[in-house]
Amino acid sequence: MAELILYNTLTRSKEIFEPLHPPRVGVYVCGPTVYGDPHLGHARPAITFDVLFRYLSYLGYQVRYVRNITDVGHLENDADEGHDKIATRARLEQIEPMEVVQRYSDHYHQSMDQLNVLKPSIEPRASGHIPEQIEMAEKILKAGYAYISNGSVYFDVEKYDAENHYGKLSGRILDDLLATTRDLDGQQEKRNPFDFALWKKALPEHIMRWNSPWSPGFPGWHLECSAMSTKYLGETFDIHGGGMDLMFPHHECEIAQSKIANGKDSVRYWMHNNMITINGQKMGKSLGNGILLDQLFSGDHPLLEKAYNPMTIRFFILQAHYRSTLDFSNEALQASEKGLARLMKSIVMLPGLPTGNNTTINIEEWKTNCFNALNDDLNTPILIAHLFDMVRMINLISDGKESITQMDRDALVLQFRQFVFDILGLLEDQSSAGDSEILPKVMEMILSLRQEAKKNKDFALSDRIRDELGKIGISVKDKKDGAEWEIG
RNA sequence: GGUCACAUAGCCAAGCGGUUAGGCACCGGUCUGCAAAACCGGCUACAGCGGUUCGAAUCCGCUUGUGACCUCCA
Repeated sequence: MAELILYNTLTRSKEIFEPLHPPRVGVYVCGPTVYGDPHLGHARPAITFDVLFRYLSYLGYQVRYVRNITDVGHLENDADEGHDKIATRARLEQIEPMEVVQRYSDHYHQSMDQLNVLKPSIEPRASGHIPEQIEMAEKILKAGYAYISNGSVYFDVEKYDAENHYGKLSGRILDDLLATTRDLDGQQEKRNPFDFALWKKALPEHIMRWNSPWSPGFPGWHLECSAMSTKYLGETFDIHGGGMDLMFPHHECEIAQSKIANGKDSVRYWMHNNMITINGQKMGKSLGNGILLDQLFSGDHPLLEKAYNPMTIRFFILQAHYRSTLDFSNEALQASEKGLARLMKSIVMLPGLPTGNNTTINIEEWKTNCFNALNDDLNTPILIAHLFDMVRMINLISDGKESITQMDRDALVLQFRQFVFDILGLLEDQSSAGDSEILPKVMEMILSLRQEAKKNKDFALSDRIRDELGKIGISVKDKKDGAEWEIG
């Protein structure tokens, strides 16, 4: 099998993936800040890296997948009078900050379950790793790349940039950053506006606070990921993922901190998923055009024509490459919904396919095509295109226009299911799974009555049976001999 | 303003120098009492202008348009 190739943001090129310590692979992905309900944007990285996690595991790697929960309220802006999101929300709802954290973490988990996103191996919280973060800040201070100012600790970007390239991930030059930095309000504490906090002294009204050698306060914006990835994956690890919007400054800061604290580069492959857009514009909390996952699932949103099944959302996301923007629309979602239904139907049909003495379709080539797509930087849309090629073949076999041996069919069943369920992480449509044993028998009886009516040319009756069944959600499709039915 | 992306048929979306991407929609046909499903066929596009090449959606340049990042964001 061909090797797995991943696009590394750091080198801006596709590289063959080689783990540092095979068969083990370490993956760190930036998770959500839990101060609000999960929205469509959260689904993209979760699903993208879920597929990576699944595929690496499928390939036989022992993957340790770490996805954090940010539960320390980061300030809204760089100025001292910025607002802590979690504390703000807590004040609004008149509850403890940790209640906010708990509520939205639970909600996030629930939505991820619905999308069939596997749980990460470790899901560390920033608030649970304050000592590690303090320790890391101390290391950086000791190394001389940070300074204390009014109880806060800042990273000295200028000094770092003298020997390293601050901005190498996002392709930025420090001088340019200086030129484009905006208002310097409340930044008197810093030597340079682009310096970032490792530790922030808490203002009196700031509820979330911890003791530190410098002041009662809280860790800086970016430190948690460096501290937790180092703790669980080591000083150097394989893959770090996240949304493209985190590239700068978040990941840039991580690179700098880890380099100084650990004395070496921490991440080997940086992967970034692109954004979901709505009418061509980024879907973002601050833009107020976000759609919550719950709203998608219930259809309760002015922009939604109907409710969409979580698997439709998952399939929709997988039909675009993770590095491309994906434009949301009802039309696109409904196209995915129908396509997914066709794919699922064919999976149900596959095991019962009539078999013959020879196989007239090229299964090996198909399989190779599928793996090539996955190996080419997780090109799920291409994989799905190949899956649909096989759907056509399955239908042709069903129609007797192609044939397959029993051995090939049984192998195909396994392979097809692996692609769809194990790797892409789709779930069988729950609604079509019959939960009653009586229903099929009843249906058999009704349909035989209808068959009789048809035989007697009593089409008024046969149509009435079909129409009435249709009204209660059962569709009937006539075949050459008899008829089949399905719910939905 | 700086940096960087992207512009593909009605819609979504692959494509990484030379063969039909794929899904949805639409239009014919087969099948059927009718329908649905399924199958076969049709629609076959690459923002514009130049350049490189035997050959470009694919490489280079310019133009136009859109977006992202430069502040928290997935």
